[in-house]
Amino acid sequence: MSRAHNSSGPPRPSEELDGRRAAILDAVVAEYVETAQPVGSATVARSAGVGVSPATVRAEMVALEREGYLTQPHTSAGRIPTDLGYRFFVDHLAEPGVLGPTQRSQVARFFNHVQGEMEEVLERTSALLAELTSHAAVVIGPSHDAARIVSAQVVRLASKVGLVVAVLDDGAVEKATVELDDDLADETLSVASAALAERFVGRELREVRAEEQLGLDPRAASIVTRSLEAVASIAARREPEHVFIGGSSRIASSFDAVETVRSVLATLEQQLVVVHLLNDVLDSGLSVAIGGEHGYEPLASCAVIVAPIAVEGAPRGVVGILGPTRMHYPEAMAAAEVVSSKLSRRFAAVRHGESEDQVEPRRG
Amino acid sequence: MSRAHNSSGPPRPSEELDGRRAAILDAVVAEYVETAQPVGSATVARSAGVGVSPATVRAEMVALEREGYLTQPHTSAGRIPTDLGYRFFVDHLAEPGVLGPTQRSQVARFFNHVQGEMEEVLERTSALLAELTSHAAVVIGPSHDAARIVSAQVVRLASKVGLVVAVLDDGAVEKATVELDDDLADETLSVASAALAERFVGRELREVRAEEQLGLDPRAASIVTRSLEAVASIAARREPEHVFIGGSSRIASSFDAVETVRSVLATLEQQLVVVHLLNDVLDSGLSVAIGGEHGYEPLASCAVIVAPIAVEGAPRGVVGILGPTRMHYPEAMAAAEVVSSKLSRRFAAVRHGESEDQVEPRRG
DNA sequence: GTTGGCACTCGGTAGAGTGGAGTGCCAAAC
DNA sequence: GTTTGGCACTCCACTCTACCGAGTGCCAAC
Repeated sequence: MSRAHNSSGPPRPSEELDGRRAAILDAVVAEYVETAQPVGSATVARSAGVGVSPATVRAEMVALEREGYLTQPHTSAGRIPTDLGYRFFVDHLAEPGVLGPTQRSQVARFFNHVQGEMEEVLERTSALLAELTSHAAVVIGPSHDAARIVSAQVVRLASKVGLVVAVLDDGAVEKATVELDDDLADETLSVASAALAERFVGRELREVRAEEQLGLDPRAASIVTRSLEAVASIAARREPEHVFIGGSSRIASSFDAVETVRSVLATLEQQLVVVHLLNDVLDSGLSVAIGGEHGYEPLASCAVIVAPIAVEGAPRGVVGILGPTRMHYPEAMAAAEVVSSKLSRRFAAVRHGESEDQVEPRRG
Repeated sequence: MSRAHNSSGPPRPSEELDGRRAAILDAVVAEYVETAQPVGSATVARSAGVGVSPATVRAEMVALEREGYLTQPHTSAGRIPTDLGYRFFVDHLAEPGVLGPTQRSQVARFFNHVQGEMEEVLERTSALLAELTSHAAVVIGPSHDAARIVSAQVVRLASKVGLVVAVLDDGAVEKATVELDDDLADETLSVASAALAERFVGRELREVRAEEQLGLDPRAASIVTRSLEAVASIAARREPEHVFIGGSSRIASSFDAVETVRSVLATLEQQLVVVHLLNDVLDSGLSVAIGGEHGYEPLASCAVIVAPIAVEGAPRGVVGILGPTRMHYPEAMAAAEVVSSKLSRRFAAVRHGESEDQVEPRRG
């Protein structure tokens, strides 16, 4: 905070930008995020960390603009950061960013009290994250195709309709309807159900394949085959990983242009796209994708923050925050980080067989 | 369309308004819905069904305004309908409103091809309805508490975590985690599972109560009791009926004020509120609630159209459309009607045991 | 009761003027 | 040679004014 003079060595790490320019860029970003107004040289000169006069700031700003970090809406206006400017800002954050005390206790309270099925936890977590950051939040749960089946059965719903139900060891239940023969006896169905259980249990969902059923009553075999087909097609369908989007109404407050709001919301409605987006960003090794970086046109004025949920190194989902490029990056990144690690820990605990109630021993 | 003169008897039914005033009101509504601009007397006079001069129209408009059907944004502007004006309009629709041929074939195609679990069908139906009407659409599936349980079991997910799974005869699966004792034997769990099945199957979900378990290994009994508790609490929780909201991004295009967009979207995020809203409107016996009629403040500038899904007279859910009061009521009502009846028929067919594939025999 | 005529109202738009924030540049200062 | 205060310049945002035109309310004529 208190730096003595200006002619001394650059106080923060930098590759492309010397310390003073970085400080100026930081000041512009910080101010613009706060006010949404183009930032002038006087304001920057006044801000902590920049110990030079407006005139000097102006000279540096010209350079920063030439290098693509800043842009001017028009001559004789202040500067606003470009996507590249935000990128430099997040890449050179001095401190990692922390949540305020209120938010921290909000998170703690949430994870101490939340209970119920995983889906419900994830759903409510997305609302929490949205609340914490005032942006839209996405939580994607673990995909099921590596989960093992712990129970399988086929039951009758109506005379010609059956339901295959497979319980996975991550607590999810997959189901699929199958057509039953007209006059199928209950006993045959039981036989089929037992055969199904025998073939399914212990396997991973994605291993399930339709295959010829030997040594079975042909009618039961037919049911089993059909059930295998049905479940295999469920597993093959890429879509319904658990995707929960919270706080999408906040998009409306984030952008001036109605058309932007509409197109961002429309994109959020396509869960498949959202899943791809987050995974793409994650795969690219980033935790933040700013503006055009993620390559999704309709979200060009958005920034996406992601944080993986992982148990023992294996990815088990992802949390994301979607807001305008003009956002409070450190806080948002901290929020994503905290929430994803809390979720990771909870998943790990469940996996190790602890009851959910005792996952988070109450503590400060 | 072609009505000869004006001095002859009023051509449409009316209680509060004579035929000419009704015609003028209709014209204002129709025009305003189309253009979103205040409608002047000249425009009304030009429109079919109103065979009088602008001056006469003006006189009538003064009356209509005095009676609360129209309002003027300011002197020397045209008129726009009030909520009461829209109300009269929908209450006195000459023809029930029909879908265009494109839309009709879109609906037919959809219901011929859609398949899969009920949840998925409902989800995609909400998208269809949104697409048809260009408004946000809600589809609420049947509540489960009258459904009968066709299968119940408890399985182990991890050493201390179990999962109670109950399959309902409407194809839904309810589940709840239960804590297991540390060193519970697999056989005991099987016993508990069997006991659970014995007590559950054939009952309705809402009948499930925790009760003392007699004649059982006490450890198994404890599991059964806990499972009953868990399921009972699932059943008691009012929330997660299946609520699917499609096309909420269209809200953004429907209103000018960002704040309205935000608050409407925020309301839509609260599924519980949406469920109550639709049910309230349904219970009030209306198919349309306009503006303040439904009493939900944040939706005061919205109109809600509902249509029940019913099988053999019993309510099995509801579809809804939510848009600005300035909407194409006849078309939207027709869309809700068509979709809800298609869903009703599909549910009925499933219930009667037909395979879903043959529910809608292909036809024009 | 209906109509054309007419004066009037008022919002929206276009144009001119102005204030001010902010810039770029330059010569003096450190 | 880097920094700085000074200064002329730019251009947006805002206000003020004038004006057009759509639309009204009223009234006398039909």
